Order: sequence, then C-alpha cells, then structure tokens
Amino acid sequence: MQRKTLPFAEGLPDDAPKKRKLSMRTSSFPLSTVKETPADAEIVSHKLMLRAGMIRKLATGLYTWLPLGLRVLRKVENIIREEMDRSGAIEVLMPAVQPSELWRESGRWEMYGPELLRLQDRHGRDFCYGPTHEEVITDLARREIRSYKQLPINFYQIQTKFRDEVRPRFGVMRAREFIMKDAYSFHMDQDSLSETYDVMYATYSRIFDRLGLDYRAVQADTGAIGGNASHEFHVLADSGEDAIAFSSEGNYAANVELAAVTPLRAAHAAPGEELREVETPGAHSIAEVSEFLGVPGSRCVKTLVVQGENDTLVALVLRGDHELNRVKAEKLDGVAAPLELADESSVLAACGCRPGSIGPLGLDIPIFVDHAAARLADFVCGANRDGVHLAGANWGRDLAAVESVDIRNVVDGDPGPDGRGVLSIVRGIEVGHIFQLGSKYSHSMNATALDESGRAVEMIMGCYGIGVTRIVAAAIEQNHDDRGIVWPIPVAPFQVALAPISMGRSQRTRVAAEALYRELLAAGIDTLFDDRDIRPGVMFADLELIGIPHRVVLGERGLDSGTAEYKGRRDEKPRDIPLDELVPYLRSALAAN
RNA sequence: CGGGGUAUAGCGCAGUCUGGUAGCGCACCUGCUUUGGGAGCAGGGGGUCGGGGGUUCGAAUCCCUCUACCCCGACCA
Repeated sequence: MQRKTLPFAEGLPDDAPKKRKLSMRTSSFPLSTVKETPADAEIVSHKLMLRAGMIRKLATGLYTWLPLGLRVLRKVENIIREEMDRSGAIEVLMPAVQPSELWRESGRWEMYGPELLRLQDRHGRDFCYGPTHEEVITDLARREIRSYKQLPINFYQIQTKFRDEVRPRFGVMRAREFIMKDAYSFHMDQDSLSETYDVMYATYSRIFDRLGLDYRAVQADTGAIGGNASHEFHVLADSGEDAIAFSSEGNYAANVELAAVTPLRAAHAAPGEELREVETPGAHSIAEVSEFLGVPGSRCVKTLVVQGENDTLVALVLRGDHELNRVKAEKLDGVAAPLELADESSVLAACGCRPGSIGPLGLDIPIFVDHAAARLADFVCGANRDGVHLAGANWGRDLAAVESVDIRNVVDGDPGPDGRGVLSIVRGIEVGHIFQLGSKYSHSMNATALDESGRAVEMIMGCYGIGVTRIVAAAIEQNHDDRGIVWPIPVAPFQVALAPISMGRSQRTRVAAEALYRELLAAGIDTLFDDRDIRPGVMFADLELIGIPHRVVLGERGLDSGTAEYKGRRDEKPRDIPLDELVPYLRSALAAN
C-alpha cells in the first residue's frame, strides 16, 4: 500500500505563514460526493448539498458542515463581515447560552414559547440557548454605555443560534441550529436610528449584490419582536416559503403578510336575483360548493369563525377565492391573537351548523366583511344549516350593509398602492431582516445614557439579522442545473478545478499538471487540483456536481499542441487555451465574474 | 400537538401479506484488463433486520410496547 502524508504547508511561502492556504488537492480533501439522492431531501438545495458532500445530518434540524460546505459558508461570512465592518459596525461575540434573568426582565421568558430551548445548570438555574440576542446586547449596552458621546454604535456578531422550530425542514434552509449575523444599534434619538437603518439597508444591498444573488428588499411585518419600520431581504426562488407582492408601478414591494389591499371605490351592483335556499349535501369547501352549484368561487362567500377575546367568537367573511390574512385579522378589535379557528362544537353552538355551511345571514356574533366580499351582489353563502346554502344573497336587501375591512391576502392582479399599477406575486427566501426596535428593550431593561443636559434617557435601538447558513442553501436554489450546483464565483468553494486526464498513466500529464498547479498557487488562484487517479467521466461529474465555476483539463491531446482545455461551469463547449496564456485568461475570467 | 408513513450493510431498496435462519444495485477492499464523460471480469469484507417484550419447534415476517426519522397542517434569519 502506498503511504500517504499530509500535504503540510504546501503552497505557502515560508515567510508568509499567516496567509490562509486555499488551494487543495482532492487526494487530501475529502469530496464525499454521492450519486444517489438521499430519500428524505425535498428541495433542490438540500438534495445537492447532501450529494455534493457539503453537509451531513446529525439529527432533526442539526447538520455537520463538511469541508466543502464549510468553505462556502466561510466565504459568505467573510463578505458579510467585510461589509459590516465597512458600515462602521463593531464586531463582538456573545455567549450562546444565556441566563433566564435577562429574559424575565424583557418579559420574553414567558412570551417566547416552546421555540426557546431552555436548560438548567447543575445548580438548577434556568438558562436558554439563544435564539437571538436582544437581551444580552441590551444588558451589555446598559453597562458599557453611559454618555451620548458614545452613540450611535452598532454591535454585530456572527454566531450560532438555536430555535426549536415546530417543523424543521429543507436541510439547512430551516434548521434548528443555524448561523446568524445579528447586529444591534443604539441611539439617542429616532433621527439617528433612521440614519443607521438606512446605512444597514444599503449595507445589506451591497452584501447580497456581492454574493451574486437575485434578491429584493420588501416591506415586512414587525412580527413577534415588535417595533416600527422593517424590511425583509428575499432571495427570489420558486421554492421560497414567503410570498412577495410587487407593483408594476414604482418600487413598491411587500411581504404578502403585510401588503394592503386597495379597495375599489365603485359600489356593488344592484340585486338581480331572488334570495333562495339550495340543498348542497356533502359540499363543505368553497371548491365543492362552487362545483356543485356551477357558480365560480369569486361569486361565493366563505365565513370563517375564529376565537375572539374572552371566549367569544368572531365571524370573518371573505370572497370564496380569497385567502384570510392572519396578520391583518389579528389586528381587528375583538379578535384574539394568535388567530385560531373555532372548534366544531363551538361553531355548532353559535351558528347552528358545522363549519362548511356557515353564512353571515342571521349570525349572532360580530362579523367582519372583507372589502371584496362586501362588493358582491347575488352571491352564494352558507345558510347556517348543515347541507344548505343560500343563493342570490345581497348586502343591504338580505343582510345589513356593513362597513368592510381589509383581511385578505393580496392576489396577482390586485391594484397597486394608491391604485397605481398592478400587483404580482413571487416567491422568496427570507435571508435578511432589518427592524427599528425603538425602546422596546431599553425600556423593559432600563438601558439609558446621559444626554447633553445630564439627563438619563432610554436608548433607541435597531436590529439587523442575516441568515448566514440559509444563504448557502438559497444560493443553490437560485443557481443549479441538472448536473449540480453552479456557484456564483464569490461563494464558490474553489474558483478553479484543475482536472488532469489519466495522470497515473501519463508522466507528461503529471508533470504538466503539477507545474500548472504550482503556477496557480503562486498566482493566488483558489484551485482544486483533482489528482485522484480516476476515470475522467467520474472526475467531471464530481466537479460539476460541486459546482466549481472554472475547469481546466490537461491531457496528452492538448499537451501535443501546448494547450489546456478551459470550460466555464455554464458553458456549452470547452475551448483550448495555450498553456502560457492560461493564468492571465483565468484571471480575467474571474475578474469578469 | 393532530393526521399519514417509514425503520433491513455506508447510501438507495427488495424480502413481511403466505413464519423456515437475509438478498439486489451503488459505494468499499484485492487482483487482472481498461482509461477524454459516472468501465469490465473475478474474488472479498460488512447487517444482534430501530429497541424491548410476547406467540411459535422456529420470527425481518405474526401480536404488544417503546423510540427515532420522514411527509402534510397553525406569524421564522
């Protein structure tokens, strides 16, 4: 058996021990690729990350990053770190494990729920594994910052978080343990916060530009963390879990959770039909009712009964083809948050029928009607008797006319804000989120600084997150083909793959490949030298699967004419490049990005 | 937490209905041949069939129980 040794310090000049060694030989760098797709992977990025040997699952929502995956992760981190530093933010590193006292102070020990992983130490004291770090950073700030002269300041860290997700899935896309870049800024006043918020908006845009991703910034709900202004950054991909609404006019873009429906001004049409009862045995959903009666869903009305405050019930009325928007519904007076559908028995008690036949006519509970449902004439709705619906129903004539509200999700073709343009809906992966927190945490945790008159004032905060590990998956969702990953150059694990043909047989090829590898090392080009003695087909398939952007093939064939063969990962065909022009050629290809 | 499903070699699977002492492909190891798009032949290693209990002369297979994982549904970077 051939004895192997570790390639100690190969490619590193002795006088530059601090420079990170980047290039590698496959004989010492485990590729761990697999041909068959693991059975439990659903989306492309998860499948490819497993097949390419970037990650391995340890348990639900927990992944080991293999050497290849880690290289990508580090490149993403470095770009984020460079741009955060450039923005004036200051890096810190806070503990992953946090004492419960701080969370009790902010009130979130009770509020956060089961997503917070709680631990006890040997003395029985409560801790959690941090899902986020507002409490810790606010505690740090109230200890370290005393004067307005120290403000504004923006602290950030790149660190492992844990959220005990209800349903982790899609590999690293929604894992329980993940790496996040989180930043928290502190200010004396709102103007200063707004200024930093704008800087972070610009910084995030630079980061996602540099990562080579197709993304959009969208207006977002402020959610559980609370606060004022908020934008999410989404990588556009059909597999995304979020829906984003865009206007064809202007720059409007918002998460569908938040996107407001612009009500039409026109009044509803005059009644044309008589109100009548129709038997609808077995038809419960709008799809079933509309099919059974031959009436489109857009001429039906659905009535959802949800929990109100203090054990009451509230009815929400929507057009049949529309979806309820949770965020909007929870903001209605009398509706309980979090939104919860009423169970069957309480519906039966309140409406006299089971879900599936509820209608607004004659209901004895508070009713909210969506704008679109309120505009219908001669519509179909439940009759509040099992198996019976009403047709030809009209507001004003059959039911009291109501003030309508916005409680539905916007859909493709809805008017844009201010009635200008038309909305379209695309899918996105949320990779970044910026918030203006205001004084939520500085108030509950009493974080103050002295102003110019020596008075203690609560600091105002902003917070800014990026899902670092998620970006790796999102980049793959957006950049792949049927052969594997197609990395954007800035995050590719290696820039260039050097693939000699049958080096084990051809001494000439071996000598040329070793020489070229040294040349690439010297040129500082991040190269994977595939020195395994394997068949070319296997080698090419591996290199394409792991997505190296540039490939250089050396073989007897080309050496006869003094050329190497170059092929970009997206190119149809290879081209021959004279050996002595290769490094400059690669340099310009890398610069062109 | 509710509903559905799976657990057999490192990976992907068959075998379970109808009990008879475990197999296929890939990967791995050895040898020979091959060598510009996932090679061929020959040989080889590797599994307490998720755990526990039961039925039986005999259990991967039947019964009970536990556990883990996957998929579908309820404000997440």
